[in-house]
Amino acid sequence: MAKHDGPAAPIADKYDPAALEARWYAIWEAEGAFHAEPDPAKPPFVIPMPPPNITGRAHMGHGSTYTVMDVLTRYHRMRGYNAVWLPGQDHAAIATQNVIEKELAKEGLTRYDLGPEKFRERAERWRETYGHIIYEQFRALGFGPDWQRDRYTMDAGLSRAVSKVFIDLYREGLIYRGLRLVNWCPHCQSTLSDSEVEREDAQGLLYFVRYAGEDGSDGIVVATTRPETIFADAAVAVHPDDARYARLVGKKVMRPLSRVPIPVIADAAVETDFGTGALKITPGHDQTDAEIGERHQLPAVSVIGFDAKMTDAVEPQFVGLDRFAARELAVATLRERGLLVREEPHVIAVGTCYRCDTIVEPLLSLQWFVKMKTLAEPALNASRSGEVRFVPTRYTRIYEGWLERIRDWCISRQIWLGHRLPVWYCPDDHVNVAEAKPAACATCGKPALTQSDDTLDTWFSSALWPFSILGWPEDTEELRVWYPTQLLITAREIIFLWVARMVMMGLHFIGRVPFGEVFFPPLIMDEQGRKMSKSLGNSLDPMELVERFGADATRFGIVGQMHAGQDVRFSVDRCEDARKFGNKIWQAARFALITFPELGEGRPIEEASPDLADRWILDALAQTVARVEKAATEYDFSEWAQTAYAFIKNQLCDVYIEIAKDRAPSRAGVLARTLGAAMQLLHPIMPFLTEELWQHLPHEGDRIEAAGWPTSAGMLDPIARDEMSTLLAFGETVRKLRAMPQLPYRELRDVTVVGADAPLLALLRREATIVRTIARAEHVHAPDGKPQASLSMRMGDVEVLLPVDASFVERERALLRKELEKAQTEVETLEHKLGSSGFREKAPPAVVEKEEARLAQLRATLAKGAERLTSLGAISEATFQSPPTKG
RNA sequence: GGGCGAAUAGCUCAGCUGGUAGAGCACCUCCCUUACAAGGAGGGGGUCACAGGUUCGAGCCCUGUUUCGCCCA
Repeated sequence: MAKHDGPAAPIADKYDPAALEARWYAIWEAEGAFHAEPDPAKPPFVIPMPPPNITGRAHMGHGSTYTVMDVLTRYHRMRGYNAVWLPGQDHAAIATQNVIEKELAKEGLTRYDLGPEKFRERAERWRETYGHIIYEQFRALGFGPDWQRDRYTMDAGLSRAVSKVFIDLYREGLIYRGLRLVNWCPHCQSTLSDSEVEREDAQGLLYFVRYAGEDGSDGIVVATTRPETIFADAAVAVHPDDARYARLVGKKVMRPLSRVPIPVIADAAVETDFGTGALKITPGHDQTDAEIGERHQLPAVSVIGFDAKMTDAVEPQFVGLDRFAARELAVATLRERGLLVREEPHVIAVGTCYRCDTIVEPLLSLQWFVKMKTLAEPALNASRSGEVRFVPTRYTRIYEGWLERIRDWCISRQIWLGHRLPVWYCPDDHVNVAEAKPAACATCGKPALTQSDDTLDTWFSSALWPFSILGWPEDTEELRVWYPTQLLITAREIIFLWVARMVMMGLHFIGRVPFGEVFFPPLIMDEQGRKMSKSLGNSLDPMELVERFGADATRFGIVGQMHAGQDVRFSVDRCEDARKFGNKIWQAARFALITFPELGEGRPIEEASPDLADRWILDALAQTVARVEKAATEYDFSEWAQTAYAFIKNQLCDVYIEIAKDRAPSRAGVLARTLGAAMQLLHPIMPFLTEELWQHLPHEGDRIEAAGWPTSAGMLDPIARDEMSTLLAFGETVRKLRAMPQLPYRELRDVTVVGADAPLLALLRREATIVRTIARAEHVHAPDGKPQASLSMRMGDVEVLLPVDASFVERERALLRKELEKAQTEVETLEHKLGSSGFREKAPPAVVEKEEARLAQLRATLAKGAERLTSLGAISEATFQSPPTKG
């Protein structure tokens, strides 16, 4: 008994995606089609959804990555897995904070006017109003995650997971607080982890600055891109083997701008061929310098503040200047004092905030860090042992390489939105780590503790995603049955930011990897092969595609371009083609329903004993099913789409349905089955259209997914395949003959064959109905002689002739000559090949034999062709009384 | 600077362990044939980036070069 009203009846004469897509999505959701419960009796197929930001809008990255998740979830469900796609959203601290701040700015307010509490309330209200827009877009795209299991990184359960992980790691000594050089975003007013800093090349200048000797000598010329940090210079460094500066090492030079003597040191990290080979060392403002500084016990000084302005540790005229203004003033001052030797253009690798694009400033700050080495080791082993696999496999090395060179992770942020650190400071700044506020400081016993204002890096909660959404730290049925999940699909650009961290946390807290396989789908680029980005303005809006072509066509268009392991230059035309293809399928189903009314009665119908065409299409279907299954395992979605497309268009529509037009009304069983199977093969990619048509056609069950996956068992039929391929070749030959311009092809219903053997003649006679359809030939003659005026073409050993008016023969002579020239060239190539002694001696005998056979065949073709040319010449002469061309 | 990927028809791309270069779209010709003109039938089009090498034989294997893209420093 159907739970829903089913499709609109009768079938509309045009394919109209908009209406049917909205209708089916509502039905699926209402009926819980996407919902699953843990079921130890069925093999699970679980995909955790990479949580979109609450501020997010669907882009082509979702269009590709999430479509692939949906396709694979639906596919596995059809194949009998307990398949579930687990959705959720990320609070995206920085992004959300930026959105709210922009909103406030319109009201003339800043976040400081509200304070943290009210700001968070406001963000929560914003989320309630706008946070689910992207989910609505997902629905329009046909995505079917288990909405009943929707989670949010800031909900109570996930927040508990976050603080438990923090507290546990702290107690294990894997989280610590320390004064370190961190990446600081002056706009976001917060730290960033290394992964959140994007490197961009920018055109800048390299300044050559003289550091005079303390003794008044010439000293040394240093090359720098950041003269404004001269105030924080602790030394000048040269390479130990650099003969040019050997005599200066150990001496002192005068720091320009604020004249203070600083030492010249030798360190192997200095590159001798950069600039002058002498570097200024500024441990307070550069990571590499900090490392050198540590080796030489140099002081780290900050001269730039958290607001990116110069602090009061500099000369008075610089105090309070923005860092870039300070650079200009520094250069001008140096020039004035004759200390600027020269400047030259230089490409600088600038670090920018991945969120707001502001240039990041390395600053000394007291922050919280995760000690990564201990966590990275098991994550490395998991990859090496194959417990977690990457597709394409080349990303395994990228993942492992990062873990091998891992650095500690700065997790404290000065963003107001997010999980606050479960850290309580006493008035003496002693640290207390606990879920709830302790009554007194554990160190000094003082009361009146205050919670840290810092929040955790958003990726901290994301790292727990695969198990926190399953209920951890509770011991839930979901966690027991669905962890580890089967597959993670995400963008490869967050392999470090997210994937590696999930593996570490999963192994540490659950003892198992969070997913067995990670698939990085191809990247969608624009038509010129550039990454889609806001700044380039070359992004495509998938919702616009849905509006224009429907969700099914959009999905097919996207997926059809996703070759395994190869990035996509996205072409919108492919979505348009997909819509045409959708119409083609629609019309094919409509034909079946109109021609065979029995099919429209909604129940399975009996199949008559199969004829040749039936056996052939079932054989083709079986091969198609196998190919699609292979493509699915290899994540070759383009192959999947193409295979289904070719089967439906070239075999089902162009041949089988054409033959079916001459069928008795009672012989529609195989047609119904084949159409149904075609819908099933395409359903994961084009869910709406295929559901609608499947409902119209004879079927069992409520929904196409419930019917499972098409079988190919016992359908392979090589005999039918061979016989049909002969008939199709015959049909093609006849069509080619008739395609000659201006031929009155409708009248040419008689075809003659010469040289056909008995089995071929028998086949042509036995399958006269098929021959009539595909060759449009009423009669096939096999006379002893040849008709005079006729066009002819070879089909293997057989010559197929079409008697025509003699005026068409001359044109064929030209075609024939061209064909013979081609054959002649190939004969020469082969003769040369077979004539060379090396080939006969070294090539495998089978290959030699094959080439010999080919040569013999070509020679026969040439001989027969020449003969034919002569006979055509004779006709031509007889008909036109013009001199024959000797062939 | 290091690593990875790509270069094949006008465009987007397939091409498995080496054995006669393929598809879709675009283009040209013919056809409004009652499932579909959002369609059908037929056709033209390639020095497989370049230079060497291995091999009887290279789009495929090896070396180098060029161009483009991505990641890391």
